[in-house]
Amino acid sequence: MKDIQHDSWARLGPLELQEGATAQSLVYATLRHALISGYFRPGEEISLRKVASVLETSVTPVREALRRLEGDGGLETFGGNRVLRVPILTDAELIDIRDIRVNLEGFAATQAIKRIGPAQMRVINNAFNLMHTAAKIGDVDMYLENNWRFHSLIYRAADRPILMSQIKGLWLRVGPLMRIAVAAPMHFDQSMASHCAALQALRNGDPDALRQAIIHDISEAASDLGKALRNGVLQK
Amino acid sequence: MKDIQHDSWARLGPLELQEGATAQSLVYATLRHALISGYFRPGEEISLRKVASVLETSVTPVREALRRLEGDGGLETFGGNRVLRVPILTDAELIDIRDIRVNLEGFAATQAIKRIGPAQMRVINNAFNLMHTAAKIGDVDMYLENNWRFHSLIYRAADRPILMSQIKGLWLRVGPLMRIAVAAPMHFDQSMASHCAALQALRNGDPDALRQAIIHDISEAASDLGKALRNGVLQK
DNA sequence: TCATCCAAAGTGTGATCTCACTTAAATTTC
DNA sequence: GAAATTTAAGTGAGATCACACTTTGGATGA
Repeated sequence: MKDIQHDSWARLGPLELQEGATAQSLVYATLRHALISGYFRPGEEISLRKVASVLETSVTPVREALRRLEGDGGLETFGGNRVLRVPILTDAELIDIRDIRVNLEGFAATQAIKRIGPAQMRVINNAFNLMHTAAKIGDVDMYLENNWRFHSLIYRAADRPILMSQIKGLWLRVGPLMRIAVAAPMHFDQSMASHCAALQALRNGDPDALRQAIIHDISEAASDLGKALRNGVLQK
Repeated sequence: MKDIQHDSWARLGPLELQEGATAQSLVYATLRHALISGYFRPGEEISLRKVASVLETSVTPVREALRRLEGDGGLETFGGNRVLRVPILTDAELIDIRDIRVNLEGFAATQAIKRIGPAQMRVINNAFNLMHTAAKIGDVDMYLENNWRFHSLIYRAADRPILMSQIKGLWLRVGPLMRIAVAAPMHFDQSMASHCAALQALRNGDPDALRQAIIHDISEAASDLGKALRNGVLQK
């Protein structure tokens, strides 16, 4: 039986062709954003023709985009039919990702803090404030969006494109799970405490404090997620 | 004018179809191995139809494999014609990759050392010995192959698939440059000194010493590479 | 001799079609 | 009514074709 309640495709529309961009790259960007933002749930199957139909393009660019996402770990093939689906991560993989994030995002944070000027500080502050109000009113979508903005704005300041792409790849993997982690009791408070500490460290220009705050945030989220998954949230 | 001296495709042959493996995945694996092993030189152009012709398959699976490699950073599109070529890394990118490697491979090493048993120790020792004799007789191919074996065998022991894939992705980027780094004066001696220290640390079960040895190896190689590139090795 | 133009070859891109295979539903059979 | 079988629909994989575009080589001109 199909899940009528939750239509993952509702927020996706026809592809807007742009000068100089291939259809494949647009499909990739669209689906990648959808995955990071948690539009799709772990285990959900993604079919070539379905995507091609929703995005109003042929199957060729879709296949290339899906293949690329598979390579990134954002999708996985499943069963003898090689159907693509959003990965269902094991405990070991969650720990794996958490530790890589601790290393890379911690490093990115220390590199970034030297280069953050008042202009960047303003947009980071803005993301923080939006995240704060989102937590207050309980708007999960708004919270997740600005959570990613807050983190990525910091890392972007490190001006290391390859490091940035690696970090993005990790968020692609955890994106579909973020919605679950956020639902944990007290998650908003814990997470915002970490973000607050990070902001303070940024103001003080203290690289190690920033790194610790980021690491704490990642670890807390992973912990909440692990608990939720062990409680069988995904089975429902 | 074509470069007659160096035929990158000589070591590549028709695809050997395997049960359960798609043509696309075989093309990907083949080209990825070729890149890591340094068959192609930085800046070399890779054409869809050329690959399809050499591997004796159609253009469809080749395109998907190349697209995946592009996503991995192993290839890049260049010019208005979107021609694919082996990336020419900038100084900043080299530093970026070096620092990510220091973080990830250092971490992988510390995680691995707890789990390395006598069986793994034997194959690692074997790789070390082969690398040693390769350095003695100056066989670059043999050296590079066993250098990768030595490192990857250690990291594999950490039993973290995602971390492993990230590290592989970094080696994919530096693969085409390894041949240049190895050509630096005294590189073999310096590198083998690091590997020797790593082996000793493995025997002693000393995680921090292992980590330091790995980091030293990576840093030395990056340094040699930087010098060589600044001397304009690639212009020739 | 040099610059300009033009045609031919080569490039990736995207759409379409066939195929082998799997999954799910409907039908038949007992 | 339940189980086994058959049928239909859906899946990804791969080949091929047409297209727009860039690059290149040669011919033509001054």
